[in-house]
Amino acid sequence: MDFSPALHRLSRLAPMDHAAVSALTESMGRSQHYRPRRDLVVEGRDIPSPQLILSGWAARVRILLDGRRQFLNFLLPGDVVGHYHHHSPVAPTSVITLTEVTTCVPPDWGTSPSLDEAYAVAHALDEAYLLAQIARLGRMNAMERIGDLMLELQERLAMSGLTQGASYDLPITQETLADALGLTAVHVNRMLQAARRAGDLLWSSRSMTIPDPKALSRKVGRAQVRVSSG
Amino acid sequence: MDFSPALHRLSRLAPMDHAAVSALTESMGRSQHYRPRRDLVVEGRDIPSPQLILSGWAARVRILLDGRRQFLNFLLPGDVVGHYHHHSPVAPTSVITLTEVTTCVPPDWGTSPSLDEAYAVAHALDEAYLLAQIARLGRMNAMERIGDLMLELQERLAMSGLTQGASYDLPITQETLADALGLTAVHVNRMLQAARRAGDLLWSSRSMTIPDPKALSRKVGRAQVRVSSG
DNA sequence: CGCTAGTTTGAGCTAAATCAAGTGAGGTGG
DNA sequence: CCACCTCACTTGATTTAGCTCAAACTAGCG
Repeated sequence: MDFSPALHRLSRLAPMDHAAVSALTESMGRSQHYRPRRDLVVEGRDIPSPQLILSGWAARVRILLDGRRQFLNFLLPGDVVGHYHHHSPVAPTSVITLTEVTTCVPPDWGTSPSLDEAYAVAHALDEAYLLAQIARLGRMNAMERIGDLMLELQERLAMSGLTQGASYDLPITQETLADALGLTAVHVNRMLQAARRAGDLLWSSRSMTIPDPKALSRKVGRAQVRVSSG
Repeated sequence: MDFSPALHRLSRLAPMDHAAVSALTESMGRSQHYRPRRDLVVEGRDIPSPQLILSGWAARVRILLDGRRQFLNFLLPGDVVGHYHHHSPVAPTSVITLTEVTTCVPPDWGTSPSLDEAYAVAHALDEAYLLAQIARLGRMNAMERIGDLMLELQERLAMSGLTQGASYDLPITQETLADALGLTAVHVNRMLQAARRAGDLLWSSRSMTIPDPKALSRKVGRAQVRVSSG
């Protein structure tokens, strides 16, 4: 199994020194595997320990009393779950796997300055993606939401080297996408067809292609998420 | 001017030791004042320094290219803006004042263990409110969004001692509320009238009253945000 | 070969948006 | 103290984006 995407991403967030790389590879030795649709973290329960996603997709989720489901954000390789640096011992939301997922327990804070830096930047990015999600759900229409999210995923996966040119692997169902975008699966389906007809998004057999990201960004009125560190 | 609400809230997040209280009162001596509709932080600009809200309301906001506006969260007395503990020197969103606002630069991290604790818990709560906002916008209808947000504000203001029984001061316009809830002002107006008719929410002359919070919580399918520390 | 999970299509329906025209209250200046 | 202006709120009529329900269709898989 190749765990380089996670390493790739952390190195991009902050250049990894030797201590960081060796601590990380050591951690990755003790990896955990999960099947799809398993709970990684359960809301309200004690958080076991932070987990670094090595491969596969997971998501934070909130379920309303009547069963309505909202995915709060996606967790991709290189993302850290449950890094509540210090306090607040209780998980504020559940995390479930969307695909087969491999994780490991990442090295503690303080292991290496560059790793700490990467953790901090990762956390700042996490928050930026939450803010983007709020703007998406609050003020964008269905078409814009889809385009905007696909662009965000493209950017994020690019950071872990998980894109192939203008394409990336999108291993989720339209139903899942709908629950992330605050829409119904039926409507997502129709909008995806429209996006394909417009030449904005090509999605088939798990592969998402964005022929012209700049044009799409412009079309959905998208602002960039900066990756600045330091 | 009475700045006790902020102090009240921080003390509730973590019991303040003597060092913390004196550092805070000292900071509050050098307070800044802002008029309504002023920028506290501008997106993309360098962050000057963190600010502790002492009085008044502010909000993080994102504006789309065509002018659509989404408030990401409200900032109330006792909230800290721009505490990007370590890195990421660029503001990810703008912050604007909604009312007259007084702020001060809070004591640095490390000034007192109990203050650090309070900052950490405040930050965790911040994130919890962002998640709540996502679920609200993604999966609740207009009536539920309004009820849920009004309950959240009640809870938050209670932490700073800014509630009077079942009521609190709500110094914003319906337009502002609409931009926080991803709705139009016209629709918010109609839903507020319906809520009043149903006896769920009474809002007049800036005073919001929730006659039966438990019933309303049940009605909107609301989950509690925990304030656990430690 | 037949399940099952996912996608697609069609036909209404409805919550919320849009557009447009009031009303009302506070604040200012003449 | 009144006239006027502005900003917020209210109301009505109409439109529409997205939902709901229900029934195919498709593809992988044991």
